[in-house]
Amino acid sequence: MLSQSCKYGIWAVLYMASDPDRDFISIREISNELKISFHFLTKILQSLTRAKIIVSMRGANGGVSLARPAKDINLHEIIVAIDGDDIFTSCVLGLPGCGNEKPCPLHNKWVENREAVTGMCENTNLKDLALEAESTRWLNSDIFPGFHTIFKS
Amino acid sequence: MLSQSCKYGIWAVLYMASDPDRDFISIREISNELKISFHFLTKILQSLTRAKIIVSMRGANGGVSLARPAKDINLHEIIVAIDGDDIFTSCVLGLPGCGNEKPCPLHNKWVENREAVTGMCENTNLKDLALEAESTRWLNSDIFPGFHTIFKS
DNA sequence: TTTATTTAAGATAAAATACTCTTAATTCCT
DNA sequence: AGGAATTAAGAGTATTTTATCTTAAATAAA
Repeated sequence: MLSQSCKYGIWAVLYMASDPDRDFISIREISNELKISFHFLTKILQSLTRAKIIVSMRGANGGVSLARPAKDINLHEIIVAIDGDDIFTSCVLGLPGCGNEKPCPLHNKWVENREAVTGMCENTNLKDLALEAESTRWLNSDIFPGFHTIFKS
Repeated sequence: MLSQSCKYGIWAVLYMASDPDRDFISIREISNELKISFHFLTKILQSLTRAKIIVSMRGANGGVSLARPAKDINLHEIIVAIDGDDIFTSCVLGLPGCGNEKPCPLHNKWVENREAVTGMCENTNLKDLALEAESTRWLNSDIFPGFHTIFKS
């Protein structure tokens, strides 16, 4: 469904959103905490920078930071920035020419599901995700040992 | 979403389902009509044979045929036979350990969509798809020029 | 202004996926 | 029995995705 790059990208912005008071966070810190290859993550975050979802600053004390309040960043734009909008637009069966005008045998049924997923992604903002992560203590776990330290409560 | 192999596999069984009166259809014919590499398709169909969704017969006049009436074959089992059930079971965000007991920040929302998709796949049988293809004249098109010839009406 | 820190960008490598080719095994037809 | 047709299986190639490594550019602090 989502590429590995996209998943990592979402992990990273979720990490950034988890403490709104911090400004620039180094990619090194994120890659360490989430156990993602530093250089690989750097490339992924460059896509998000170009899409103006995050901003970056080089040099000492540099890093990355959300370009807007987490509440104003939704899942849909993050996914599109990294993976493109194929999953939200293309034919499930990969049939050439399929669309509303010329629906493939599964098109109409699929569009319902696709629109539900699209809607969910558009209506889910980063702030919600971060709060959810906090309330379920998701990050307070043994999977990302250092992650919980960034929570305030 | 679905691998290319899986899409080709679905195309092929849809082709087979489109004329219930034929018995064995050669993979060569299917690959020609649907413009899929013969050897590649052969491998894909072997997965479906192992999964007992189709049966095959070697030798002259051999080929492949649905193992059951199209009405008794659903989309879900075809997908699982080729791609496995990951898309129906795994965490969208790829977070290790995510599940009902320990939901990731997106789990609950995602499960709704996932179950809708799963339900749709389980409730969609090959006969329905073939009828839909016929009624929308999907295959009566310029994309698969030879395909329409297999329809009776 | 020099040095350390940090992202940007490009080259390379490894792994997974998609596709091709060759040979073997099976079945039918003559 | 022999030959043609056809799927099975495995090896090989190509492309894409994932991951790593190296160098360049920018920024801040000493």
